Parts: sequence; C-alpha cells; structure tokens
Amino acid sequence: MPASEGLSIGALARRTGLAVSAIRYYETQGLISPWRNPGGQRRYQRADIRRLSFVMIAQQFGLTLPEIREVLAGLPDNRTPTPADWKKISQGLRAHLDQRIDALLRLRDNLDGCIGCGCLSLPKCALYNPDDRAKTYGSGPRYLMGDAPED
Amino acid sequence: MPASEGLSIGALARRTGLAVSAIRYYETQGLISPWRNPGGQRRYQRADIRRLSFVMIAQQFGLTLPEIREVLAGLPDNRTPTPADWKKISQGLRAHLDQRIDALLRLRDNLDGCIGCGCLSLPKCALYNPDDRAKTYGSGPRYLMGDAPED
DNA sequence: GTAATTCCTAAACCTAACTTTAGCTCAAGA
DNA sequence: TCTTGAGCTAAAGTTAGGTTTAGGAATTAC
Repeated sequence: MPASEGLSIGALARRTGLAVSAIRYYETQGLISPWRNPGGQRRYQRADIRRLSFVMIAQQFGLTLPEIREVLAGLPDNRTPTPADWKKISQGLRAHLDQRIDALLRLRDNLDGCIGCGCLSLPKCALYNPDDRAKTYGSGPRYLMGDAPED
Repeated sequence: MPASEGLSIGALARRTGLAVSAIRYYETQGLISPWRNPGGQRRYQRADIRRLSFVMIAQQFGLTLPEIREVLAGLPDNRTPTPADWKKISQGLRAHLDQRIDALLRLRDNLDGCIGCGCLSLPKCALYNPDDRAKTYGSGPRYLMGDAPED
C-alpha cells in the first residue's frame, strides 16, 4: 500500500464509516473530487476524511447536499484547509442550526397555546413558519383550518 | 349542495389547503376514512377538517405518516372527537417535539466545542445522537473521523 | 502466477410522500 | 338535456439520498 499515493475509496469508507456507494454518490453531487491513479481508480487526500465528516455533520443539521456543497465552496481549493478554514465554515452551520431550533421552539410555543385552550382550533397554531418544512416537502399551499371550531 | 351529506373531497381540500391527491393518498395510508355516496364519491365529516389539520401539524413536528396514524388511533372512533380528545393526543406531540429540540441543542453544543478548538476533530463533535437522523436515512454505521487531526 | 479482493461504470431499484396522467363516470347548472 | 366541472381508479412519475446489481478490470495476497 503505497502511502504517497493517497487513500483508496475503500480506505476512505473505513475511515469515515460511510458506504463506498455513498462516497461515489457524493462525488456525483460535487461534494468531493478525487483524482485517478494510472489504473483509473479513485484516490483521495487524507484531508478528505475531514471533508466527509463535515458533510455528515451538516446533514445532521438538516442541510441538503446542494446546501452543503455551497458551504464547502467556502474552503480554499488550492491548499489543504486549515483549522481556521474549518472554523469559518462551521460558523455558517451554527447560524443554520440556530434557525432550525428557533423554528421548532416557535412551533412548540404554538402547540402550548393550542393545548392550553384545548381546541387545536388555530390559526393561532403552528404552520406559521412556511420556511422550514413547507418548502422542502409537498407543494400545495397547506394552510390550516380556516374553520370555526363549531364541528 | 346538500349540506346534510358531508363534504366532498374538493371542499375538504379547499378548507384544509391540501391537494385533493394528498387527501386520497392519506386515505391509502389509513389517516382518514370517508364514506361513499350512492354515486361512489367520497364524503367527509366536518370533523375531518380538524383531523387533517392535525396531520399537517404533526408533519411539521417531524412525524412520519405511520407515526401520525398511531397517534390518531388514540382518538375515539365511535364519536366526534372533543377538545379534550385533541388535547390528549396533542400532548404526545409535545413530548416528541421536546426530544427533537433536545437533540438539536446537543448538536449545537457539540458544534460549539468544535468551533472553540477550531479543529473540528471529534469524536467530541456531533453524530453522538444516533437516535435522530441516523435511523431514518442512510444505512451504514456512519461514525466520524476516527482520525487524529494530523492531516 | 494465479486467486481473491477491490474497484470500475451504468443502470436499476429503494423509501417517503406525494403529483400527474389517462380514460372514464358523476353531478350540477342553464 | 347537455355540457362542463368535479370525482373515480390504476399506474407511472418525482425528489432526495442513496443502495444494489451486472459485468468487467485493476490490485493485492500468497
């Protein structure tokens, strides 16, 4: 195993815990760019372990792969990213995460109101954050009730 | 429009903001059970407006349709649910939501640690809640780094 | 030198949550 | 009545994020 030649995809998979197929898929999505050895096999830098770890963390935060690609674009591509580089783009994640938490807290407060009155009658209730899930899934307007609690 | 005959699927769609196709789909998933008029068309109770609203709220909270079906099973099926009935099952949502918020807060704290040291080196970092997304998406082990920050 | 791994690509398949399409029937209004 | 809008079913399509399969080629291990 010639160390100076970079990591094989299998080695990278073992280091990150990702499936080989997932790593190839991420490549098609522009998240990682290996070079090829003379035999046509993918070779990765050791820094790519960190890169894929970042991808996994960002996914946990609810970012889509295109969004993660955007964030990763903030890294320098002419050199191996430094700790400072990673710190910079991680702070972008932090903002994203704060938004998600706020949205959920708002949702919880609304539910509290509904439980409080026991009627679940809205429009005081949730669905008043069209930002979070509404855009990701489904397609219609999806507003709530619009109906007096007489039924 | 004979009021005593219940709501048509189009009327229900207008009242809830859902697409007609989505309402039919929810029926296949056991979330709602209309009866049929003599011509074979679906007819809904007015209480179904509330039922679908609940479905939409629960989705915002991150519940899957099978999970929502479980929660709805807590409603009486021999009579129209009362405010007290809705309150009871809404409290189940509250617990679910609290869990999700906690998971995100833990994740945020972990990220803080990573940003603090600037290395994103882990395993101090995230991915230490295998409960949230890990089970839902992907299939491999997906642990992080396992690598000293030397690269 | 050969057998066993590992890797390659392309294409098909998977789940969730729906939407779209095709072809046909029902219901409502002038 | 007859036309138009609403509903019906079944099947196929869609998106995200991958996995699986098939049929070869490259590497590694002995």
